[in-house]
Amino acid sequence: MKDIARDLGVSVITISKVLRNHPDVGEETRERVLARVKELDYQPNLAARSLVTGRTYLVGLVVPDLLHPFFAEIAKSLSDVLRGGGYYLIVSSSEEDPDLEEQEINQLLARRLDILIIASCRSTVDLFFRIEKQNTPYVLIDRGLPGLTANFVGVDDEAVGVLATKHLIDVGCKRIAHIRGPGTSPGIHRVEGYKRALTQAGLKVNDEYIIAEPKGDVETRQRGAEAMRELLSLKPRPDGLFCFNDPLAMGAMNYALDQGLRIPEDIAVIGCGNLHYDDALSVPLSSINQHSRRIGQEAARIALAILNSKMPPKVESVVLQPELIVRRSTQRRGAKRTVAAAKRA
Amino acid sequence: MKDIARDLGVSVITISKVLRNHPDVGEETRERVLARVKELDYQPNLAARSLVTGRTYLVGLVVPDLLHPFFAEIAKSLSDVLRGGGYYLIVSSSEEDPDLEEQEINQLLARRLDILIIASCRSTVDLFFRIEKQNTPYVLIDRGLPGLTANFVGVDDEAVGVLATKHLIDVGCKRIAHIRGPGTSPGIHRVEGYKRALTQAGLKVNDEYIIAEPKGDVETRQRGAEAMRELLSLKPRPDGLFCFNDPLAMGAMNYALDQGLRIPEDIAVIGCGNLHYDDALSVPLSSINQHSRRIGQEAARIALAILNSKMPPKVESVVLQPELIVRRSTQRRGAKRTVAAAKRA
DNA sequence: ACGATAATCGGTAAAGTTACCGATGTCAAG
DNA sequence: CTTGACATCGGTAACTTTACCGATTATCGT
Repeated sequence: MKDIARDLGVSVITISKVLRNHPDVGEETRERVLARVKELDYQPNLAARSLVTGRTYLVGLVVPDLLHPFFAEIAKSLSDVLRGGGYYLIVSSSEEDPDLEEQEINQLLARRLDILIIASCRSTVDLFFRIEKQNTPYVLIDRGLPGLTANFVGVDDEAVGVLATKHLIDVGCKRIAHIRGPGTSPGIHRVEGYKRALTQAGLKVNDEYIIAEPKGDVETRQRGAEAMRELLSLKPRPDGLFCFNDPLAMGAMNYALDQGLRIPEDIAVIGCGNLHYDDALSVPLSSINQHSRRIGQEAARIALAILNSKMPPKVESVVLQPELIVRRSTQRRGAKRTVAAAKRA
Repeated sequence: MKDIARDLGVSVITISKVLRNHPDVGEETRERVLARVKELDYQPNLAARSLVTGRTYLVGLVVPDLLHPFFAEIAKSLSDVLRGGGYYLIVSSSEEDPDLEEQEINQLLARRLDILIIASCRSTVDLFFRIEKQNTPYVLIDRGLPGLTANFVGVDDEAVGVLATKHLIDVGCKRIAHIRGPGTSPGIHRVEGYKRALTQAGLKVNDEYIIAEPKGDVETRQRGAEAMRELLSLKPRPDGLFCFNDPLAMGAMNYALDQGLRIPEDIAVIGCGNLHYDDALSVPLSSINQHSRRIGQEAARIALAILNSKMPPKVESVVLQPELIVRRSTQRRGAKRTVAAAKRA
């Protein structure tokens, strides 16, 4: 910058203003500066800028697992939108481990990122108070925490549970089981939705039919199979199964098929997540669309709004409505298919 | 830092040394400093450190698509290893578009990252010379470029082509087709391997049996189906198909199944990538393991070696050997299964 | 007791940028 | 001619940390 200033007979300050599109500079000088900048292929030093402005133009993303397509899709859409605002994304994986998540968040805080976006696997609220004390804004995605009023983007998980369970009831299932997720908000609320749907239909909630999966988004295939083994040993055997996510459902289905059961005739199965390979499975899997791309986009929108406003804007909560996607794994007795399903399957 | 120094009656410089584990400081003072640091929960300002050291402790990763499990797995393992060295990962997606890739790389260069790791979709070399001129080291993954001697980690793609094609020959296929990938090195070399295997077995290379897919890692399902449609219209119809990647193979298989063909009896199919859901497909898909995790780990290892040495070490090239994974989509006439396949399927 | 060596600490300057406010010049209205 | 408004530009200081080297003290062998 000093060199350019000397060459053009202006001050460094003016160069700085041009580089930041500051209005306080004449048209002619601006053009001269830009020309010289291009000539030298000059790029301002962001570290120095950060030092003086206190901003890094970096956004941190903490997810339980980048391999999970749900989070990969969020990361992708988030990154796309943020890039439009000049922000870049640092990703970090917590492996569904609360302690590791805390370490990661501490690291990201030490780096003084401008904002954090977190799909937390923690069940306590203290860490987030610490984040607030450091004046780092943050947005929760997918998973909320009770007792914490924070920016949030996610799907209505109770509606997920209701939608899936009600669908199983609609296709004629009488004994509906559930492989539940971990103790974070989606797991909890989907169980609640499941129970509510059963109760509303006059069916009894049978605790034996609810299998717990403490780590719902990790090592899911085997766990799904084990859960199905447990369920099939029950008497009477369930004739419908709602799984916390699609990989669990895949594991469960494979086990059932190996045992010679027919899906959906003997047991109908529905998952959640609507992964893009659901319709290529041996039995195409009915699922619930969680709108992962929308979640990323909305989170990015909120993040940019916070970053672009002087004062922290009011806390925002975006709750998306889930969508039922019917495929063969729940198609019994000529039950109707949704329009969306017809297109996909 | 100034505050801590005043409190303890030492200089800022000493604090700085303690914080960086510099040996040039007494045991007692070190402990006193660390105690006070912990008390105040003090975190050094990395922007200021960057300004003076010229390092950001950030690594840039540019991939064509984060949703692709192959790249997601690389991102994950890369990130894990780098974190051990105190580095964090900034990810960026090029959507298999060379121009977008150039923009992204420019942005990352402007941020003065310490090193870039790139799975490039470019076919020219000029951009990389520009990177070198900026003195930013980089490591290529998955895709090499002719005429460029750079650090590289990837799989032996010609061996991939040979392995897959030879396997199809072994199970009795006579007319073997190939849905090839884009014009980047994996696409090119896999075709070469495919041709070599055919020639070595005394089979003729039929150009009609080679379908080109310009964007091999994007929108792959439909393209796989379209390619299969083309292939099935040929006379004589191919009885074996080697696909550039697994999603293409899935699209192709689904189309064939819809047309009433049997896999592998009428046409055997093998893909590449060994995605973790390959064995849950309607016909479990034979594939080639590309060792994506290893690729990420090796790339991280090379990156750390470069970052930790004063002078740039010699250019390193790691070429992994692919591994055949046999599943039902190629199991005809009681062909033997590999040990690995037996475990997986 | 002396000098040599090692261990420990600090001073100065520098890294590249921007915030804040003051300075200058231009022009038109009164 | 003065005044004020507006547009344009620059000076000073600050942001926080580290590299480099010089200074001080402690330790030890002779």
